[in-house]
Amino acid sequence: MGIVQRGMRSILLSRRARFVCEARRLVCPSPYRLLHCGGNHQQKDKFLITTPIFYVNSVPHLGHLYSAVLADTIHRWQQLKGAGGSIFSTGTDEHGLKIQQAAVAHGKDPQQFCDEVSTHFRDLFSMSHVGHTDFIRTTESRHRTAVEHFWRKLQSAGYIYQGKYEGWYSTSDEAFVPDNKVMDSVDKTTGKSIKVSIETGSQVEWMKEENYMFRLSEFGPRLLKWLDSNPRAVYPDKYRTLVRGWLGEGLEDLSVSRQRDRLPWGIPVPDDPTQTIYVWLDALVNYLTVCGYPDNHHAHWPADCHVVGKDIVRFHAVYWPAFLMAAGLDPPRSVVTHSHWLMESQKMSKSKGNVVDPFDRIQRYSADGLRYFLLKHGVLEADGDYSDEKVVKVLNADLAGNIGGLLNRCLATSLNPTQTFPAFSANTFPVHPGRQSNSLATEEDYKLLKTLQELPGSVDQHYENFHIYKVLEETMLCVKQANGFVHRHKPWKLGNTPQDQEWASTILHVAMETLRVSGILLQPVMPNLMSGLLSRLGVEETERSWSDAEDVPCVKGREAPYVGRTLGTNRGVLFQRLQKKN
RNA sequence: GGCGGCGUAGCUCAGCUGGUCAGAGCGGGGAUCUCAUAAGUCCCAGGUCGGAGGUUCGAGUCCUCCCGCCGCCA
Repeated sequence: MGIVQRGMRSILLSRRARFVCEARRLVCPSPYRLLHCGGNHQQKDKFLITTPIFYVNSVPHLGHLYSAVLADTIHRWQQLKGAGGSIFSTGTDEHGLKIQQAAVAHGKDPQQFCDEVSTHFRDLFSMSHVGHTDFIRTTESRHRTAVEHFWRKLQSAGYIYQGKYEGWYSTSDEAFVPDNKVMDSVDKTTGKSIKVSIETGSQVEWMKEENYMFRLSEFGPRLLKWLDSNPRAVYPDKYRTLVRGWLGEGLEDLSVSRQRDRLPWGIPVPDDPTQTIYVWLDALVNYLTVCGYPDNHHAHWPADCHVVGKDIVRFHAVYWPAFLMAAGLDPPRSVVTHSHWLMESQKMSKSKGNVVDPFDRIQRYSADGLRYFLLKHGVLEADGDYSDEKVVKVLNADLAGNIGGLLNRCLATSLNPTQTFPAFSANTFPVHPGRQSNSLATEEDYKLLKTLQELPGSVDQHYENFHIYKVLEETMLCVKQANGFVHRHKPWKLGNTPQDQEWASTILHVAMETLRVSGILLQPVMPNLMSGLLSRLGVEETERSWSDAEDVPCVKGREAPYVGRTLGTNRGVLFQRLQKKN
């Protein structure tokens, strides 16, 4: 099942937009048009989404988790819609001087050190229900093979040349620093005058060496074309504008290697053991490695979506597409950039002691709870503001109260003595409002059904736009309307006449349909919680796809196949109300 | 200093292409209910739409200047 099959709902396809690729007459999603349709390779037909690979010099933090959760949510959404064979990759970037130094400081071999810290990332993602299909580490041999091949590709195409660099270099940042970003300072230990990077404060020293350069300066026009021909190339617009500004200022060639005697922990330049490949080039190629580069990547490449934090957008939206173009490959279809998380309006920092520990918060609020908060309060464009008070409030209102309350209401034996999925009566609630003697439904009730019917379409659009907070707001509002519907008709007050029983059953049916549809649509955000909810409703595993959410039988005058089915046996609250802490 | 983005209720946002000078969710206050997780339902308060000018019959929405925040470049 892939993108291009006729009749299939294609990946990332909005309802209204279809675009036919002229070269091959393929149906492609409108936001992600193929830039280069020619060639004799297999065409891409499988979805690829990635997070960055995370540096293992430190334990994972909330920002890492947010990247992973965002990517996971979009990946799950795609899977709900039928994207088979997709790749969602994440992993760890394990090369570089800082890694080597951190290992030495811990009295460990670098490889051993990386093994341990990488496990922390794995653990966090596992605990957070991040369903990556691949966890790559840059120390893997498949990655080295990919990087070496990629390097040779760039070299043989003439985009790498040997150059001499003379200027300031920061060892701790592993970066060359331009003159204008250097300032005078004093070494506090020795009192001697030194120079430091204005940006990071690290000491820099004058350095002259030979290394390899990449002809980045030649790619400005092509990068601009990529950016301007695809509104999603860099998304949202705030970052696209930022990148266009960089391109407008001109690009300088990029140093892509370091002398090996200074940076031994990395991949050697092929055929030149005196140089090590620059860690960012090394790291970025991971996105190809996970696809099977250099020989088996065609089904997944180009990437549909790289999810990245705003601090690394330059690497992903300037260097990476340029590298790819130089290697004769398509750039990514979309680089989705998100902002950071503050702690009560302040930047998180170890020195302030206000860093949020995601492991701790998962313990407190559950993984799905933390995911819900991050996705409800996070917006791509703006820094999120974390606060435990906010977490507790939103989880109590939405999960414990709204959706959890409706679920328990519907499943309680007092309203649902048979503990089965109740029937819908078209007598009491006709498909169309109008004169019908037995109809008990009001105009407000028809509005609810209409909202429920339209929910999958609008939510689909919101997912596509990464407006997860709108997904949540709109879905929770629909659930609230269902609570109001139940309250309005008070089935607990109805009598024992056949008509009353029919109507009571219908009321419960609609409420539970709202839960079923909402539960399906919210699986990407809260996989475990919604799985539990759907199981309690008696929804089979095979009935939880996007098309099942789109299909509300009672609206169409059909009986639902699950009517009469025994409900799940799990009892208790869906989401335990949280107490305010501290 | 130059360029770019932003500034709408306590919080998060909608209000895009000028037209009932303003909405939603959450939070807050009040009332009510007790089928259900002390859940639900109803009502209310909260806004100089950063400030000052301008264009227009009419501006949150367009223009100018200023203030503040963020980012990039120098």
